[in-house]
Amino acid sequence: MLCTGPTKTIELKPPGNTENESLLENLNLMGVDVKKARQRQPGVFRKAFTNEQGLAQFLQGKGASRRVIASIVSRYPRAITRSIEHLEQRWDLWRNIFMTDAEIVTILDRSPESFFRSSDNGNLEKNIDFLTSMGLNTKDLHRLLTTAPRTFSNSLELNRQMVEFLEDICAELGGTNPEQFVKAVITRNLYILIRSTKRVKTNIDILRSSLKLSDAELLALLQGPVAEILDLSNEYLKNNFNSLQKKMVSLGCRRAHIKNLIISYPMVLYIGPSTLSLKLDCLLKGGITMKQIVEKPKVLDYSTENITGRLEELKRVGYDFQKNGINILDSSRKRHVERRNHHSLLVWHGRRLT
DNA sequence: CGCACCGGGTTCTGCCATCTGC
DNA sequence: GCAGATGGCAGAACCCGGTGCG
Repeated sequence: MLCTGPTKTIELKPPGNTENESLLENLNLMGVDVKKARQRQPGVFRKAFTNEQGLAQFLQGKGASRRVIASIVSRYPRAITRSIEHLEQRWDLWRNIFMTDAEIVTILDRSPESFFRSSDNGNLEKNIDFLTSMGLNTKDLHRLLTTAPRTFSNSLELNRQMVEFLEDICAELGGTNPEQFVKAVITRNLYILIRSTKRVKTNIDILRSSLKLSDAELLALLQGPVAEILDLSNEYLKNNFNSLQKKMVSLGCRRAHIKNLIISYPMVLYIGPSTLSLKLDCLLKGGITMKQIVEKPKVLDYSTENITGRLEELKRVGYDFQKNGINILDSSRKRHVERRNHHSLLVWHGRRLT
């Protein structure tokens, strides 16, 4: 069976208060940043028995480099208290979702805590079952574990609370398919399950009140792109909303336009006040109107640097935004260059003919 | 072909606070 | 009182291209 209880307990014996000499030696040999590790989890260093060599061998067998192993132990020392059986079991559970060991090693290098923080493999297995039962398929789970690995170390109870909270929201807003709603929100925002219900709830309230949305409107929006901003910190969302509103009012926009912008392009609230201000100014200076931006907010997706460069190039070839619109700014580099070249060609022919 | 619409990829971890069980 | 387990927080965008329509 894959699932037995927590890790086999490892003997706790602090002989005086001295640290385990061979442990220190092993860690140094492994290239671990002992100072950092000790600062992080001092308890680990007072244990009589640890499994650093077993862990190292195990990870090496999975293709992890010496450097990666050292980095993992430096950042999450408790990893060395896990037994081989525990590690194998947990690895196998992750392998239900990942195709290769290499993928897992990448995640461990990125976030060792996600893999090692919990010793409860049973809980991990239950989480996988739970998420599957919600209608998330293998591909969804793969994206989820890759993007927000901590989700799988949450207690089943915590994940269940968030799911129930979202189902309740759906029902409150008059939705008829809570399961589908939750699935939509989670696949739209993979970080939801590692946020507190308090944070998500507050953000929903902020959006509802600041945009004066009806239940039906809110219900529809939450399943769309708005889901992407639900995990922002509450203060950040509020600040960004306020500064966006202030900026747009100062540019002569009406409230309705601000609402439209946010509804059609919620990610605008993800952009910090200074970046956003810079970006808008840059567009306006380039001869684009606020009205055009509100109608085609996706231009804001691109970096100020990128936009600046495009504006310069387009100015050089005499592109007229009032006549031709701003679609040309809202496209991938490849498409943009194609279209710009095409446009120059047309202009050139036009001149020759007149 | 030009365009609108849409969704996906990237990386979002590392620290502190609190509880729980021994 | 200790260490382990778990919850929660702050931080802060940009880019690409498939598909399908007219």
